[in-house]
Amino acid sequence: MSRYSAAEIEAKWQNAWDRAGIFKATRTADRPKYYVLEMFPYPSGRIHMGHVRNYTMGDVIARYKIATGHNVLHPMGWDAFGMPAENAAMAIGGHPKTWTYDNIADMRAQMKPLGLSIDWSREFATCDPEYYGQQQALFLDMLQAGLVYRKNAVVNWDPVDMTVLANEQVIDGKGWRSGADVERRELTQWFFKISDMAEELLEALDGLDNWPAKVRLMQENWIGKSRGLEFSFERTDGGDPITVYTTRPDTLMGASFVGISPDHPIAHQLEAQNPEVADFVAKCRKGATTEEALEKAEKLGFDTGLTVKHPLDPNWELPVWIANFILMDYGSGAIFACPAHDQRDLDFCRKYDLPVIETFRDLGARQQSDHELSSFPSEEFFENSPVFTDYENRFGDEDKKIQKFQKVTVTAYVPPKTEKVAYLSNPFGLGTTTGQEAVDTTIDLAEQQGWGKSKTQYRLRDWGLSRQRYWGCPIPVVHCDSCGVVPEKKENLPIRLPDDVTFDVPGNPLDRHPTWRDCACPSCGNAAKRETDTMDTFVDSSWYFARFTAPDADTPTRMEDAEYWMNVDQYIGGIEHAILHLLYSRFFARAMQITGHLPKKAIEPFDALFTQGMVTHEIYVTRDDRDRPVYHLPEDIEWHESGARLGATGKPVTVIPSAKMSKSKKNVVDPINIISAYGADTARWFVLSDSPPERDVEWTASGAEAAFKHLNRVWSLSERIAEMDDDAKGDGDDDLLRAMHKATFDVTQGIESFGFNAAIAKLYAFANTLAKSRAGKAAQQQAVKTLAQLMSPMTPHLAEDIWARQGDAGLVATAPWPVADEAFLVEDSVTLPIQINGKRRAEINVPRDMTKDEVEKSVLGMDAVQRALNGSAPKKVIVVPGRIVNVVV
RNA sequence: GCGGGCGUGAUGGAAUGGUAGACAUACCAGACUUAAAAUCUGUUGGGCCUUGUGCCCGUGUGGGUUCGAGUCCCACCGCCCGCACCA
Repeated sequence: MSRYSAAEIEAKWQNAWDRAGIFKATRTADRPKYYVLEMFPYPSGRIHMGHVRNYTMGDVIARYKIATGHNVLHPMGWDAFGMPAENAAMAIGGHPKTWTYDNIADMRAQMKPLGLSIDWSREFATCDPEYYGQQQALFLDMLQAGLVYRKNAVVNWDPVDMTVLANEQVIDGKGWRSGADVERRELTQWFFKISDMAEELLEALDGLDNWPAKVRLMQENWIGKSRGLEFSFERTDGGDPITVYTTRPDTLMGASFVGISPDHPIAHQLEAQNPEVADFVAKCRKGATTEEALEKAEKLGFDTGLTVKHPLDPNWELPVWIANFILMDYGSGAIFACPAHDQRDLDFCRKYDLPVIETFRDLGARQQSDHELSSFPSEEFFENSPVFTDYENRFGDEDKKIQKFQKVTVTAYVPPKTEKVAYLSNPFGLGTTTGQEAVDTTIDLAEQQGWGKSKTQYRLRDWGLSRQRYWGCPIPVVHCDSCGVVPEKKENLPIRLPDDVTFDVPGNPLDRHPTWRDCACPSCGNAAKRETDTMDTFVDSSWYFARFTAPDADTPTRMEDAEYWMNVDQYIGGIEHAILHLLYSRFFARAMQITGHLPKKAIEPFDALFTQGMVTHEIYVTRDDRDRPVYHLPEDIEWHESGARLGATGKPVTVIPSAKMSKSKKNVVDPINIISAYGADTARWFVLSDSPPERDVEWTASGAEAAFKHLNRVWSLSERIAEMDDDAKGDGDDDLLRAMHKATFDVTQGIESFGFNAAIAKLYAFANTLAKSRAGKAAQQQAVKTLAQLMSPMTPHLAEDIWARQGDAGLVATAPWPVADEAFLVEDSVTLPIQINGKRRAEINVPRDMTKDEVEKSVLGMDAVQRALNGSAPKKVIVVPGRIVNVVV
């Protein structure tokens, strides 16, 4: 009997698949198509366990779909532009292009031994001129369709990477890659008009039934739709009115001051006239970015001395403050503050001693000390203003007096909008109602009275795509002194990146390239300058899925292929891309439909999305002389009775609970090492087996070892069966076949529902049953072949080998998926648990088709039941056929 | 702060409202062996006694719905994730 040699059989079967060309995606009319895609990797140069898990899951689906008769498209490519390549060029010399393509070659070589069912003939990298040239064509079409534009914008500038960052690439005021404090700069930038599609991108989320609800919700929040009121405050000095936006117009009677952003036009005007304002504004700009972490909660304000009139009471004047917490690019960059019902406003008013005016109260307690107002705008106002008379009527003079005491509240009263509250004096006729109804009523009234209008606002802003970097897709436009910004001609595409660049100085090498930058204007032919910005790498990944349908097309896509292969039936990737990549791709699919590059049905490009968990590992740490942590690789650890020790020195090691595998913590296991020690099938089996796919899986040496042992057992089992006498008879053929059909049913369901860990548990159970079976050869052989087939999506090499060893000439990879025979799933007799008052007390074996009445009769006749009944009749007997019997006494 | 998710043996985790703990790890015991490794077999939620096809308790805590709740509802506690001066 030979031994299981993973290295040998894995190479053998990978060659066989290659020769047979079974993973090449082909269009035929006789089979349905299935497009399965895993998020393509960045070519860092090394694959890690996360890749193994991600691609194995996709592979299980792909192989299963092949076996169930689909034309499967399962491609692979490389998200190859981006800064690490430039960083490497700066750090160790060389060229980003060389670095990238070398890494791709390395990673491909590490990925191939996994035996993935990928159509490698469709492989491309986003830095291939054939790819980014088509991206430039797409850009030009989008420009023509009005989906791209240029504007002056305050941008996030990363001083280390010397580039602009998108808002979402700024995390806690720091660049997502460099970690450097981000500064503000004003530059002319290219933008995609994604905000135009905010409503549609939001509404269409509803149709994405096969996306995780979590991802849909994250996108919904990111788009951030809100309905509110827009209106203007007249200035008492006759200057330009100040337009504000509010989602709580029902709190207008609680207005305390009007606030404007430091970037508001009025702030700019004042800045020019008044050095104090200029100082303040400068301080805010700094505070908003560099000091953010330190001064996060600190509210800063500056009283401009300007005043405005309350729209409902001309006698009521409100001061205008510049406040650092007001954002220029949301709403109109100006607000009215209602400190009684907004925590930020309250913090501000407490700091600058501004009035706090309550507009509604909790229904339960009319006088909650925590949100009583501290003061009124003025005694005179209070006495004269008609709008407060209602207040007096309702609560009487006594309450009014309480308000006059300068009680200082700490917490603003901000109930959910769905909660009913009692409105105090107000001109809107609001009584006891919910915040939402009050808002709606107020907006309607404002529109009727003509001083405001309903406005829907989105948090989603346009996507700035300009990057001042070399290693990205050049933006195909030219700046001409006489013609302005001129799109490059399509026949000149691709605009290739020049190869002769250096990285010895920070900044964009394209900017200082001697010849690349100078060119002829595509319109007038005169000397002009090429755009030196390149595109955000998120652009590259926003349409690669479409390109895979026709990677050789000389247009971005080929309609007939897109029509056939789109949409992606199953997309698999990390939750970290829940917002950006997926939202951008949804935008691009729409843009590509508008520009004629995708069919209408592809407007939502990913029919189903699955977000898989990470691979984690324990962390091993010791301390150096100065008590700094020193991390150690798992392979350097030895386990003793006293705990973990460093293999080399015997020094005790502290074990920290599992976290995502990361180089800095050294809690990494290199897939290559696992493959050479155990084989790809073991690695694949393990990453699928221990945890549900959407959750993190902890890599453990014992778990990997166990996976390997099990595959060995299955192998030996197959050998033993193959060597049985051909006409060997045995016992329990039917039982084995029944177990086989049950396993077929369960495993199929497991794969269909992404329950890979559960499917594997069933495969363990079936293998154990088979190992103990004394059935005859025919039945055992059928069982082991089915076992191999059911395992084939997870451990394809081992499955092929067993298949061949049992005498089948074809490939298991293309064999039709086994179908569970219903007749074997239902047993002739069933064992029903019997409950007395809901607690299991006995069981009974009855024929499957026994009627309820008969079951009841047999159950009531049982000793255990009689004992429980103790002579009296049961109150109730519940019989769930095939399930359970419950006797209530 | 807002939004979402999750709490089950020593551990990872199973369980369309119907026998809680499948499957695996770890541990323990046994077989094989001079011995160990490997392999194989078996035990393992807690408690009680009268050792039985026995009883009691048990899915974060407390309540509720139901013949029956890990699962549904309410409140609380704990942990994790996402977003956040968005007016």
